[in-house]
Amino acid sequence: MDKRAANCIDNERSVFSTLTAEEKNILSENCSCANYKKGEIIYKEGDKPTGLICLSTGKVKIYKEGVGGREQIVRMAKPVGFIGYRALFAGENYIASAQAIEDSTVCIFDKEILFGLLKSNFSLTMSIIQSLASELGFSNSRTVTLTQKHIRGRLAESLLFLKSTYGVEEDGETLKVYLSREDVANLSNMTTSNAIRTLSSFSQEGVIALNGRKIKLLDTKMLNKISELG
Amino acid sequence: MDKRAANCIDNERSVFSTLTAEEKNILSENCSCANYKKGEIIYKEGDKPTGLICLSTGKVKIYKEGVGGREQIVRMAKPVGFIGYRALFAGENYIASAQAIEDSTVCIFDKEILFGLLKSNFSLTMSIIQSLASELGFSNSRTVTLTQKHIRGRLAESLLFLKSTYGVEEDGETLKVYLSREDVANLSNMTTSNAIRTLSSFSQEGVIALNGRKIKLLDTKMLNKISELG
DNA sequence: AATAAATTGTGTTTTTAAACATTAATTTCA
DNA sequence: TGAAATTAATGTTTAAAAACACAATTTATT
Repeated sequence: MDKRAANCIDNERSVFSTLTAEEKNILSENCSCANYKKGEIIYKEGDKPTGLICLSTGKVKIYKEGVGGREQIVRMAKPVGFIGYRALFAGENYIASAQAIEDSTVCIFDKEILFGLLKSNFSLTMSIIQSLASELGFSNSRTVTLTQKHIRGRLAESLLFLKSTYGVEEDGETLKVYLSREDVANLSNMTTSNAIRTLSSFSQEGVIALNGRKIKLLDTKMLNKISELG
Repeated sequence: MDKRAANCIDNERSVFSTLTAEEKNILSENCSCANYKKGEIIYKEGDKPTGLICLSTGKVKIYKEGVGGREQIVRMAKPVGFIGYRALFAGENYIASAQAIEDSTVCIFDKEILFGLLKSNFSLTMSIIQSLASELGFSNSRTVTLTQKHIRGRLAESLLFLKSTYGVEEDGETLKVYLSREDVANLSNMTTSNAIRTLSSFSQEGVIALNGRKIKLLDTKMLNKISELG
């Protein structure tokens, strides 16, 4: 079996990992895999979903284009996890775009095969429901913080979000994801200038340390405080 | 059968309407109904869901409290439709509160009975998935517009949203929902003063007409233009 | 009906963050 | 390697919306 597909199916983080060998076989025989270089687009707003995309390795940002082309990152995907599954299950075209922020591999599972599997596997279906429901909660919370918190609060929250999503290096401090200042800004609903400015304020205050795109979270308690204060 | 329950189950807008008579019976025998006066709270952020709440009659706003108690309306519910189902299916406590904005009646279906029904009814389960996925798309889009559009754009969008949700009176223009200026503001991510001010600008421009809490959308084309422009 | 309470309306001030402008530092790649 | 392109950094100006203050009106309550 393709290594990338095997990872999407068997990895402990995959909802497919508890399937029977037979079910896994059906999936692996009805999927196609692809590689994306850093910066490449996986799908664009308006495209029609062709199947269920699973991120096998790498990191992907999901973003929407808003007023005047300004982008807002609505989700950061990590392996193993689905991307673009919302549109597939809503029966809609994509309302956001997906771009690899580092070299990534994905597998696309056939839609009909998947739905057939769901029909006979209740717990798999419930785990889809659970994911959608959790993500909806996250999105609602995000709406409120992005609209109500001030710049410092929004940035602090984003940094903590990145930590909880991608984790940290062995030193326990360095974020395991390297974003451009522009991406940090697009995640936090601010201009690039303001992201740069506020990051360097945090750095001067000793809450974080900056080294190019490497960000160390030195004082997560303080970041939490800044985030909660708004 | 209780009139309120019957409506939740049989109404053509209900996902339960296509169930078998037997399934409908099981549901109706395992539900309890309640009435809420305008202004009463149905559940609060942090509460634990006890079952699936269905709005039988009336109108309900779902909102989150943000920085400094400032509230953001994340959804407006209409009959027949579920409220609080996100938390139930995510297996979480409520992350938002629900308040009747006019006299309302609801039915609460037993959680275990419901899950049992889902297990044996794939199309019902898929309609839940579809709802969650659609609402997630709506929420993501909302995040972008609330953060990126300017006040006029946000208000115009909210007015159009209210029209698409609750419709209009026989005159084809008057919104079929009466919100306080504060609620309009909390829906549109702005202060009450700004909601009042911007509504009266729209009124002066002839795009809408105001009569107390009654709002007539006189020029929806223009509202669309204002909304799209940001 | 009288009073209190809540909501609506409007002007003014202040704050925040966007927009703009420019320079410096990195990357990219021809 | 060196020029071009991209990204990062920082100061200044401008615009948007919040905060504040207060008056007017409407709604609820006794």
